[in-house]
Amino acid sequence: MFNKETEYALRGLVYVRVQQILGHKPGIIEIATEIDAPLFYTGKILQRLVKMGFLMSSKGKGGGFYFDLLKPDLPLKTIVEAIEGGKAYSGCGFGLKQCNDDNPCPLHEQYAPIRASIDKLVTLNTVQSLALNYKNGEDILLKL
Amino acid sequence: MFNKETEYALRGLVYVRVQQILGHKPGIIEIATEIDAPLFYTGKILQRLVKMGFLMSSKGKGGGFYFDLLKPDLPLKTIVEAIEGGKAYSGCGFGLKQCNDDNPCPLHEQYAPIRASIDKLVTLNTVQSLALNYKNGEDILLKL
DNA sequence: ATATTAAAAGACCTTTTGGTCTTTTAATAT
DNA sequence: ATATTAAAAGACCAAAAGGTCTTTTAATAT
Repeated sequence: MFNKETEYALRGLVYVRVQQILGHKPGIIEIATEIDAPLFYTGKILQRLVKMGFLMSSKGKGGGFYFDLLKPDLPLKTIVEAIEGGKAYSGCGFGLKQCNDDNPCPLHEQYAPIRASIDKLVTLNTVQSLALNYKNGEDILLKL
Repeated sequence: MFNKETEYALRGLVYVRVQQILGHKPGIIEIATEIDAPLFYTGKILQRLVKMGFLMSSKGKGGGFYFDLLKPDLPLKTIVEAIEGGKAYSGCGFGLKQCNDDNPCPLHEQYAPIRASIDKLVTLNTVQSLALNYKNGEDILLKL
């Protein structure tokens, strides 16, 4: 569904948010270990997320990653588009630019509703909502 | 949804099948032009499909690509799996190996039905069924 | 037989994705 | 002040995806 970078970003963000709920500010080493992602790569990805304004960080002792609680919830779609580009999972199944409702490719009629479901999924779910589910013990994040 | 190679393969296969219905055996140049794909790359992909037994070809004058009509219809899933590998669109949205119904990641409940729809889509649709839709004027293939 | 046609084979290249590692900067605690 | 801690910056590398091009092989038509 998503590429590796997006996967690590989503897992990392949700992990940070869960920890924030628990009153903890995790660092790169903890995050990468807990979400089972490559250490340096995860660091680079989190850095990018900070630079893009999705996440906050502080240096030095007691430092780590956290969210600005004043900001609105972060839909997955925002992150995915920031990482994979705006056209992610919005294209035609056959790769045709001209494909649309009036001019459907052979898969269009069946694929369009699926694409719409995906769009809904990433639009409605936010890092915060997923973190709450996780915190409530409903879901796993990793490291079972 | 699919990667480029798969897209070109699907478009090419459907195009060949449509032409076969029309009593024509197209060559690489025609196919690549009509499906709007890179010439040499398309050639290489068709070659692979022939080697994998999904498609037939003949060399020399009057040569080109065609299907063995005795073989059963070719589900898209077969092609996608041959090109992208068996685990295409079967994984967890979060990239977790341990994710399943009993042990769901935060996205699992919502993503699982979407994944199932995709599986149904590629299982039920075949190169032949799509070619028929196209031939009936219901769909576009490309080159509008 | 040979010239022509068209696919097969395979070398090669570029871009993107995924990943590693070292150095620098900034914060905090002593 | 300075030692320590931890993120930021950025150089570097490997694999995969995507794509180009030339040469070889096989079929057909003359």
